[in-house]
Amino acid sequence: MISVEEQLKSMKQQMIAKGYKSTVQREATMRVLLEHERDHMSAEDVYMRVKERFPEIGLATVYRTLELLTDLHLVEKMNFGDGVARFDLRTEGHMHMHHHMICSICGEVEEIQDDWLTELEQRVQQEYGFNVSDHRLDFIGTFSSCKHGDCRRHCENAS
Amino acid sequence: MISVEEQLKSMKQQMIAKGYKSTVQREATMRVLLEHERDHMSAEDVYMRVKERFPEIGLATVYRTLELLTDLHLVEKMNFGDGVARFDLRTEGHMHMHHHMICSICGEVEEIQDDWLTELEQRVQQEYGFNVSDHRLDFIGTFSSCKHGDCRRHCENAS
DNA sequence: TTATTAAATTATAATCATTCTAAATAAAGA
DNA sequence: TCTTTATTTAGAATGATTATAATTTAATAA
Repeated sequence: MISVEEQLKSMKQQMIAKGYKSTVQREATMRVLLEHERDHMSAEDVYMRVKERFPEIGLATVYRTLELLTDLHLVEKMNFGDGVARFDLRTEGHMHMHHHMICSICGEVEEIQDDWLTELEQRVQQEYGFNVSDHRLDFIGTFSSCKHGDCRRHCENAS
Repeated sequence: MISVEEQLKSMKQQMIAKGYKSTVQREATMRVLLEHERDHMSAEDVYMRVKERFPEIGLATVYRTLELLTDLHLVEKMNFGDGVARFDLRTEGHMHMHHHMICSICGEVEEIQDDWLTELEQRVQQEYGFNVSDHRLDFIGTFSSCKHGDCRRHCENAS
């Protein structure tokens, strides 16, 4: 398990290697992403968290940083159907995007870190001549726990 | 192969069965969707097509109709990462959403109509206690044809 | 260390997709 | 046909995201 500090260092190095500058605002934003790795935050969410420690930062800077990190393939910009983009850290050592389970009852998004699609990607190559570089797989449904009343998330649907 | 008229009739019936009214605006919108089944149009795209035949229609009506059709599970609202929602007809007889191949070169979106995920959905159920009702699977990559210069779509990247 | 230069940030305005509002219209059933 | 209620229209409002211009800062070299 790699530490937040090490990951941060690695992200900064990648940023610098591509000719971008390392700034305190970018570092603060990356730190928030690393410390809320599984939260699928919107830009506004990230902004509010960063502001706690760096109150002078502007919303546009957070947007620009998230866009940059997306370009560098360090985070993935996702859209789960509510009106906002959500940002999801790409795990070190996983070349492909992880999968998601989205609960229709509580809205919670959970991750599946394994890559289940290797075979299907070969099939896409063979049957359609399509060369896969990445993928997105979301399952929509319900967690057993939610269906039985003990929702794993604090929300109006939890019993 | 079921005809556009038959599909339209079926869609109208489902609409009426759920207590919604059948209007000329809704029919015109559904007709456009049926006649551009594989185009992944945005609301604005649909609006412009509908306007050709029904110039008085308002943009908000098209939005509302698309939302209604989404609620009825007759179309799927998708987001491919550009700023707009795209609407994709659900094929009659397919309970689950089809898969997509998205080309990084030309941006074209092609469909895979088979359902490749039955086994994985069982696995999600067993390993995570998550009961899948629907899914979304996108492959990002390149068509061999695009990579070799004869892009299948008229765009600036086509040779 | 300081000077230089290009990139980044700030604050704010602008944009653009989408949704809401109030008045007018039309569909479905009695 | 009449009545009721949903739907549509046109335009305003909203809200997420992006662009702008002036200012500041990071990286590099003298």
